[in-house]
Amino acid sequence: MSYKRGLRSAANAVAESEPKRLKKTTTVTTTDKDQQADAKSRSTEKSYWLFKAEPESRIVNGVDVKFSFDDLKTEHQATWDGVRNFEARNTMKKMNVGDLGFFYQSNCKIPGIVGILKVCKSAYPDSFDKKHPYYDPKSDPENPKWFMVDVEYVRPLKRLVSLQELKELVSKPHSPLNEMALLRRSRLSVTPVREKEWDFILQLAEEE
DNA sequence: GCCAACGTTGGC
DNA sequence: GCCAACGTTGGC
Repeated sequence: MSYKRGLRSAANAVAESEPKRLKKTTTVTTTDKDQQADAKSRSTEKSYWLFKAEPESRIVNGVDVKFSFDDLKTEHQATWDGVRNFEARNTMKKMNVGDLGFFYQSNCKIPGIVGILKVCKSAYPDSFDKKHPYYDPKSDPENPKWFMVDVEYVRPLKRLVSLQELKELVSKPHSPLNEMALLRRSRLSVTPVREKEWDFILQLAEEE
């Protein structure tokens, strides 16, 4: 079982969410409005995002939160759960199905961007499972505080673009990365990526 | 494993 | 609603 700051496997997600789904049809009316509002706040244009996960084992509340890009490749799909920061949550609510994201690996030997994923399900309430490593007793199923999205594997970058490299580029005048959220808001696990940042980093990774 | 940066909590 | 104390992130 692979929980992650950020996630657990899609297989687990399906198993756990089936009974919950039944409940949802009978109870949740208040969030319908919220969901409409969220959908409205999402852009109709394709957007880009950055998702952080930790590729090395780390135990949180008795659960290993390791999740690497290879894990995503193996599982093909995953729920990006466990985000417990309002700004990151709000970022996730803006995501549309089909949006692309960078997969960034943190807390490891060479932190950096390793691959590309795709949003395949827009924001829906995060797990209320008490055994979830980031279980929040203050989030009420009637009025969920935390949300997650589903993502699927797309492909690796041709090479890793390290945090160190990104930082060096940022320090150059007029760099397209000057305002990149990853660097300016470094503690957020999910951040938006501007189109010019996306293009620049892709080109960097793919050239020669 | 240290610790800077910064988000969150809670007392007042 | 301020802000000190506390907790977390994540690079190093």
